Amino acid sequence: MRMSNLFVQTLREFPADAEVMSHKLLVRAGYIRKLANGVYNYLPLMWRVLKKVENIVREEMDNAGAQELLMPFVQPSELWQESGRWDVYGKELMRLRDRHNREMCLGPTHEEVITSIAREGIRSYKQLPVNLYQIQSKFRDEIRPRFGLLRGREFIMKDAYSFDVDEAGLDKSYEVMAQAYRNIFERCGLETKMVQSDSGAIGGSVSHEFMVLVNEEAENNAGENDVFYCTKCGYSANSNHAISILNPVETDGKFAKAEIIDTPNAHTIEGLAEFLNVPTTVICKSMVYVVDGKYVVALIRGDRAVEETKLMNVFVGNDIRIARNDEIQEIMNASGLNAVAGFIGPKGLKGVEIVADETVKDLKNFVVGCNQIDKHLVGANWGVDVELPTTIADIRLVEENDKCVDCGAELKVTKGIEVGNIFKLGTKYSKAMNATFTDKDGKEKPFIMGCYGIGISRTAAAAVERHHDEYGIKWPLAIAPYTVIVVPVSNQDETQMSVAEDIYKQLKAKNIEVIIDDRDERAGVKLKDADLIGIPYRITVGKTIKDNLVEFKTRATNDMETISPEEAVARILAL
RNA sequence: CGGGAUGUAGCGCAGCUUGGUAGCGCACUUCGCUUGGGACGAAGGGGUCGCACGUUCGAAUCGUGUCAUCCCGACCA
Repeated sequence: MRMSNLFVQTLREFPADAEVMSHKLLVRAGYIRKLANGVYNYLPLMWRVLKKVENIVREEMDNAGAQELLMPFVQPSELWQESGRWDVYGKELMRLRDRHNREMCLGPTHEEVITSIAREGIRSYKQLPVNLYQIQSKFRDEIRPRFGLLRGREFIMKDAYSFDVDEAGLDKSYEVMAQAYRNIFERCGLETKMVQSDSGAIGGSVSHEFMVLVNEEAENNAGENDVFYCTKCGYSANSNHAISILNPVETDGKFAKAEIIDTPNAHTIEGLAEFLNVPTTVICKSMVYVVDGKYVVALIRGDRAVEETKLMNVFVGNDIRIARNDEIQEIMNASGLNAVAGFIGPKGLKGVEIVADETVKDLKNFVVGCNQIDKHLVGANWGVDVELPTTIADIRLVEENDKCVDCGAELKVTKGIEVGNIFKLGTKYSKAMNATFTDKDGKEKPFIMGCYGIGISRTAAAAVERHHDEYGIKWPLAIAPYTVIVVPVSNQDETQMSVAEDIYKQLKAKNIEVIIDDRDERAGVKLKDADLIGIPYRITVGKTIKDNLVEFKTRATNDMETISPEEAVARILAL
């Protein structure tokens, strides 16, 4: 490709509306252009990168025995009614109507469609197992798209779905996918961690996420997930799923007797602890949530935080949020009480579900809200002053320095970008949509399913997050838009031009993906652009050509060597 | 949806307080000059100042409304 023909516009400055480096660099280097909020044009350079990622994914998926197909981007609502998700998926599902007023949606994921395909096409256990995948644009009307390609509303995704006769088969399919994923990300030049994650409201399911860890770079805030990992054994998990062993703390409040005392303005745990001169660990905190429209009060030890996903899963819910003040008022009115956030307690509440975290059950002589403004109950004990809720669960957010449940070592936290996930679905969709096959024993059974996603466009953006410097992108070779760029320093110098052309033609003849920067620009412009765009190798033909020497630059390390044109060509061919 | 901010040329911004011919840098076009890290000179082209309504002789500037975008929280590949 000749740079003079390449459709690319690099910008002198970073775009004002970009926050993270991958977004800034991809726009500035002319890879992407925003069309609407969370919707991007993939310009020629970007499209080359995406195709590279796609092809790596394809090869590894095919090697793993999966078969590629392509499902429609627009889906009928009927399938979603069958699975039950039409009513629960929420506003992320982009719904629309056709001219006959039929309800449709833009595909955010394809479990329903693939299940309908399996239902029609798979009759016998002899056809199993099978794994089908596609690479396609998805649309999710995200609440808050941001970070460029890292969280778009439209994005490119590889989604695969496995069908097995039994759980053992699913376990096998799952492990095959896990290995394929390790291969894929490694080939893309991305170090990933496979972490345990929340599997939503489906009981007994297993899922893992592949995280690109980004905490090492202080400037970087692109990682949207907290990943807890053990410093000793291999345990690692998303914060929404992580569990831990607590360090011992004081849990006896040492209050001689149970009494309600004045605690003016002590509506925070810290304020209360300070006022009473007790550690936060002897306070029982009461948090009011709304789960799928129902009121839930969560009790947790004062020093710890509620992990909302865990709490939601106690109720097999789809949606959770902190209750608003007016909703708390409603609870109080219904219970004949009068309190505001900060003074809430479990006693006397009506019309709410109460869940206690495991951290509260061992509290003694503790402090707890008593549903009276500016008052708390101190010296409380379960079963004496307050009933211990019947629902006790782990709804606690793990914190750094908690102990690993597997080996007891310390847990650490880091930020991660989720680039892929694998998920044991079981029979959720096959049962709901009556997708069955005839097993060996002649009985009709629902498929045992798994699903496996990779964010193609997010993976490319994550690669930029991990591989860049102050001058621009440093693409891993496997997903770079081009392998090498040949830069004649001065177009006026005939020797430089002819040597550069010669190198270019030699490489091109060997099917190397090569660019020659034949633009009549000053050297500075060409060199800056080459760094910004991030081509892995650069061969610069300058004045030293009179001694038969060119400069060979490796973008990953910014190492520069002076070698002969022949050797430069040989090095590229040897890659 | 809640909290904060911003909309002026392709990109980055000034002008707005105190209403009066719409500006700067980059990019773009032409010519000259220059060619190892985003040169220089000259001459150009390009904007319904997000949109609507209002106030006014007159609105980028003041008011109301609306839309869009960005940041912080609930979504997920």
